[in-house]
Amino acid sequence: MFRMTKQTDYGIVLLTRFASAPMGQVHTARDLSEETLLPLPMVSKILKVLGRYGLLVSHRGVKGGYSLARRPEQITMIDIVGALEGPVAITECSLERPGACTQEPLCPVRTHWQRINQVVRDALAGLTLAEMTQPLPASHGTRVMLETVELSSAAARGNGHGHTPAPSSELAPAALATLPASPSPVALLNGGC
Amino acid sequence: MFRMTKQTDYGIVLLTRFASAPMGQVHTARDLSEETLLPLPMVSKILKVLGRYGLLVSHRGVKGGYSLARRPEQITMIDIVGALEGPVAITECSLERPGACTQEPLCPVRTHWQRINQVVRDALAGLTLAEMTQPLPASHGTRVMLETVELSSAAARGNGHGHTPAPSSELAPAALATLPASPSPVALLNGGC
DNA sequence: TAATATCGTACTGACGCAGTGCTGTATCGC
DNA sequence: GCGATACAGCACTGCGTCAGTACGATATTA
Ligand code: FES
Ligand code: FES
Repeated sequence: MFRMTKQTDYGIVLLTRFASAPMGQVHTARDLSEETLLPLPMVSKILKVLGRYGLLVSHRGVKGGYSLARRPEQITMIDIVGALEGPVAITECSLERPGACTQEPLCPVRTHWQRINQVVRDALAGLTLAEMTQPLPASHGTRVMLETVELSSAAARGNGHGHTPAPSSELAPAALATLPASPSPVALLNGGC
Repeated sequence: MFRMTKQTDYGIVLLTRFASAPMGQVHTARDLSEETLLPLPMVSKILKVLGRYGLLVSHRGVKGGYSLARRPEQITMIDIVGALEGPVAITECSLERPGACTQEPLCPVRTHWQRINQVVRDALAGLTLAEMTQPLPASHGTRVMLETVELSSAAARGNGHGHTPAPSSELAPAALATLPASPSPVALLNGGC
């Protein structure tokens, strides 16, 4: 559950490249593809979407490319995820489009889901692209703190969770910035954090 | 993003039926199917999984069925979601199976994802099945509070978000407990909260 | 023994995602 | 102006996962 798509994964990798470079620098899809070892069509496709949503600005023609529309400190994860995967919502009629569901006044669990949704959204909104480029955040700047209050069930849980042992294929992607010429075909974080 | 599967949705609906009934009551898959208007094979399948993961206990043979293994206050959303969808993790190598990814010491963004993951997990762990059955939680018992601290980006966001307008099909499911004989084929919360 | 109801697994169709390809258009350098 | 570059937009194709179905086996009760 809650697994993000590869597009989003790739998008974050690409945006971290932008954030690491000087502000305003123009990157072409081809260059980014070579740096990240991601297939060029996918890079182009993702940059297109990010441009459409205002996270990147496109420069057409020769010497064109993409550059960050805002400073990395002003781009949050919810912007990126929202652009590449649509509005962040666990269920259909939780936030967004209020009134789309006719059961809103009656529905007994809607408020609970909204709360969960809000927690997720706040967590994503509290993490900026600038922070993603720094390996160790420690605890400066944004802090996402969750207060889980006293609850008996929190301790009384011991199920084995012996789930499917995971295919273990496509593990070990190349490092992001340390091995630009790695033999591994892709350098990303999914199947990989 | 973050949309849960229908199995989980159905599972929550079914479990709320258990939670609403007296503790220890035995429900058959057939009865639950008729009450919730969900297809019997799916109900059977889901109950089976929930039984395997220790949330329900099964009673075989004539007069058999399923009953809650623990009190509703001791079953959290993360138990349900974890049983029906596997471990809650946004990405592959975030939590669970440490060491599976060889890039852990180098990966610059792993800690951030772990933080997001933890927020989601805590949010789900802080919501019990007993609370899901009560329409208005107000703020007693568990409280999931998120501190989003000062952050410039939180305000500087105004992209249109004019996403795909949603197919708007399969809206408006029947109410959960109020209309047991609704003409609508299913009574659930997905496509619905 | 017969009836009931779960258990386990395997199968099939549908949908969304990952990835590819092509045509069009705007900009720069000559 | 002309060609090269690089983005814009759309349409298409595999493939994996999910939703739903089916069937035989097993355990319990009457
Ligand atoms: S921990 Fe696996 S790639 Fe970051
Ligand atoms: S608000 Fe849509 S079913 Fe609950």
